[in-house]
Amino acid sequence: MNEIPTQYNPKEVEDKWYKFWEENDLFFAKSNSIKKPFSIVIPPPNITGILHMGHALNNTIQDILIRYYRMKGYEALWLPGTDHAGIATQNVVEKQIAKEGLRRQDLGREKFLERVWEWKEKYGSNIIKQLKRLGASCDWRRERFTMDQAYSEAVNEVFVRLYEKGLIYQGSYIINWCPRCQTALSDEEAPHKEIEGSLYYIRYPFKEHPDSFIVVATTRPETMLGDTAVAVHPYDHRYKKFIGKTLILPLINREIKIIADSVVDRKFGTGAVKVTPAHDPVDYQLGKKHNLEFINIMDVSAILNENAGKYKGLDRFQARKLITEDLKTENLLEKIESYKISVGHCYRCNTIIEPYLSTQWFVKMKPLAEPAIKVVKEGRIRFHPKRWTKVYLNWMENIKDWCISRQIWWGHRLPVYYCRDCQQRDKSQTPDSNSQINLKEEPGLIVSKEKPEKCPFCGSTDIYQDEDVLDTWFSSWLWPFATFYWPKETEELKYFYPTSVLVTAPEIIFFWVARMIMAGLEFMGEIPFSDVYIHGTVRDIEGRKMSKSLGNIIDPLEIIEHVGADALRFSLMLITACGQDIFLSEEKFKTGRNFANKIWNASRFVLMNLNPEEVRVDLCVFFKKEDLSLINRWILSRFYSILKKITKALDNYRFNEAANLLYSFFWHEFCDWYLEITKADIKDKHNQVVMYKILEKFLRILHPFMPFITEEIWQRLPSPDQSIMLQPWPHVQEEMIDKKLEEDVRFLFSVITQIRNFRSLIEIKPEQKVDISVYPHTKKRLDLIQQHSLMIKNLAKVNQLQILRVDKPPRPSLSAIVEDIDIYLHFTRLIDIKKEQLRIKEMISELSAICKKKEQNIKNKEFIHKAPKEIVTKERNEIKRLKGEIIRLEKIYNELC
RNA sequence: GGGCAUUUAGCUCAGUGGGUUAGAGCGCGUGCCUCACAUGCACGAGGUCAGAGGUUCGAAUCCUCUAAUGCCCACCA
Repeated sequence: MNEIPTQYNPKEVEDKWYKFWEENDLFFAKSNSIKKPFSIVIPPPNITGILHMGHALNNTIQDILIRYYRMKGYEALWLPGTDHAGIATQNVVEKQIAKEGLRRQDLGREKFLERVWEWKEKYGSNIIKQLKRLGASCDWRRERFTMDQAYSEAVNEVFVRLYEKGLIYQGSYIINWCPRCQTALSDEEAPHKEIEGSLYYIRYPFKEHPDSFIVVATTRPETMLGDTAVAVHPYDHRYKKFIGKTLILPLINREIKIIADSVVDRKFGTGAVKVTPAHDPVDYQLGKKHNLEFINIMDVSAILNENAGKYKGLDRFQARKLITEDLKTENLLEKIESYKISVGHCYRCNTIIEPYLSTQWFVKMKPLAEPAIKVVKEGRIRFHPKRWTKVYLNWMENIKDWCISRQIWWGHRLPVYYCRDCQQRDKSQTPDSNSQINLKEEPGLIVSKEKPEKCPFCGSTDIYQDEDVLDTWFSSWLWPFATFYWPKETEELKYFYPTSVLVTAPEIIFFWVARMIMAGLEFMGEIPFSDVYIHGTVRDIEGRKMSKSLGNIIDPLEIIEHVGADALRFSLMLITACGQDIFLSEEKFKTGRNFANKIWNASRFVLMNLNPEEVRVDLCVFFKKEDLSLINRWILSRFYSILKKITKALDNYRFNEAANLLYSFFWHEFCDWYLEITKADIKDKHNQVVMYKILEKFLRILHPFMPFITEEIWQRLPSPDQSIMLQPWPHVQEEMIDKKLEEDVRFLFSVITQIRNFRSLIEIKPEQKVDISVYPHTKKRLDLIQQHSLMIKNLAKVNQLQILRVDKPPRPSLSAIVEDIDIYLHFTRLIDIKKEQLRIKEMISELSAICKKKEQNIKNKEFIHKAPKEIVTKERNEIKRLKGEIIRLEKIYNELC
């Protein structure tokens, strides 16, 4: 065994075992098993993704659950896959072809999509490779992609079903428009962020009295070009008399009316609001209600169009500037106030969203939400931690319709077709209205899974498909069942659906979790999973999200490179308190690395001191048959106590608790106490068996957390039984748990600690013999010491102490000395107390003097020299430390008196 | 504006139905390369558990209020 290196080297180990597991097909889950199923579907990472800490955390948790349940005897399936990530992927490929000086329009749709597929083939599985390095035990045979043929069929099926049920409709509304990506976005894809803006107060003159005016306030002055009214509150006494009057829209000189509506807040701005129905969602509602004209002033890039008069061709922000100036020169700008506004940003490119009127497809959400609310309220789906339930319910109860069409190319094309002949006919019947926007549904519209041969309305064969694609999430929300080939009723669908638990991040509760619940209930008639574990967000040490632009990314692959996947996984689990955000720094991975090394060396020690023939026994039989020493019974009891706790912790998704238990048990109980004590009598058969059995069982319960190192050591055991992955999770042996014994031993340890304390209090020369005192308060405990005097003696020996005799607590006489014991309790210490007192006193006064001096120094530095905070704090800590030292010495002094 | 969370050692955080002396890791100090491990061992210093009030024999823990910080949601132009 000496050839085993003293330092654990994950690099030599991890790839080897991952290959071994894959080659032996150990991740595969059968769909015709007699075992109980346990299934998790992976939150499919984007094909453009690279593994970041969030993935590492998310997938470590899933892997722990899967490995744990696999060992517990379930048919555990972890179904992997990737998401086509519409906008993200398109953006990446657009950037790539931009290097060749091309835009996607230059290539055309078909050629461009070819390029995307090429890109996907080449880079799309990077993230999968990275997951493997993490140790993810996914069933790779079942890997899915959201644009697989079968998956796309499911998407079409769903679209058609919802359309036929009247839950999908087409309509013109104000949607979030990203002028850079040139597509519509759902509300969830356009998060609001606060930015520094201004509130512009603009004068709108009356038609009748051009010298007087109404002042309106706006944050987007350029939208005034599309104004078709000014609204005031019906009971606002300032404006009541003007309702119905006509104003002249400055710069454009169009006549607009003053209307009254109670949505207007009298207290905000001037109490009068300009109404731009085509460029603001609230104004849109007003426009509909009051029958106003909808004037669109921008094109798809947010460049002003011909409706903007002389501002045509300007970008929206240039226009804002110029309009402000023009208003100033005409003396129509009353004032500009700086003002914080909350505006939507594209979640992919961070461009400011333009509320834009266009025809899009929507899903009616209310009918889908109702059953999804019910199952959570009834507790059929549980969130962990619980608090997310409220967040979920709150969102669901206020749900809005979902805009699902996107004006990009990469994605599932809408299964919507149009008949050109029908459209021609329609056009000739209704001449173009004045309005720029066609608010009516398209004529000759056909929704069908396959392209129809001919138009069902007129029989024409001149049919073309809608250009738009579906929102990426419109495919993701089917993930828990479309991955099992729904709508086909496959064996795996029946066996693995509903899945067991979903592990995900809080930011996609709305995007994904909520929608999966709705889809599951609507299409399967059954919840998609019973438990949702929401873990925290990984942040940097200052609490910021990790992002490329901030440059604060800690790359998990780099960490794996340095300390290994096991260390990464374990460190993450140690600091992940249930659902709390994680504040990460590279330092934290040291803990995992050191722990791995500790396991490595402890195992080395055990294996070096083993007689392989002797340890091949059944632990339970051995336990019953043999008369085991206290310390052996103690470690067995401790192991099973800990096992009980860990099992409970894992069942309740308390990963940090489980990790903590594993860590402190192994390090501070098994290594620090058990092995140290056992060392003295390592040749003993009982010790060898127990030591080996504990290690062997510990490896199993550690395996879900640290799969590689546990497999490596497992394979070095005297008789490795295949892979550790195939070992059952140990049963709790209640008969070996003895709480009273645990308490007794804890007391014995405290005695030993006292011996050590004593030694550090007073310096003892190596050869010097001393009597020391321990204070067992009860007869029982004295007995305990006496019974285990040998063990204490051995431990004392490790601490270079020799113990002579022990006695009962102090009594007037020594008449009660118990014979037959070899520890003697005595109150004399072999030192000159007076001398010692003097020495300590001197030290105390010396330290006090230093303290005073330092305190004065700090004051000077702080107030006179204005030293930086860090230096002052450092000095303060130093003083604190010194004061602590003084207190310590004083204690010793008092003890000597 | 609504909701949620956080506040415990110098730092980062645990603390499981209220119950002996409030824990860990890192950092700090002292002594050790003791034949598993210096990625280690032993020992030590360091806490009015944010503040106030309440319930209780007993509160870091339960209740109320206050303060600070962070996150999410919301159409206030």
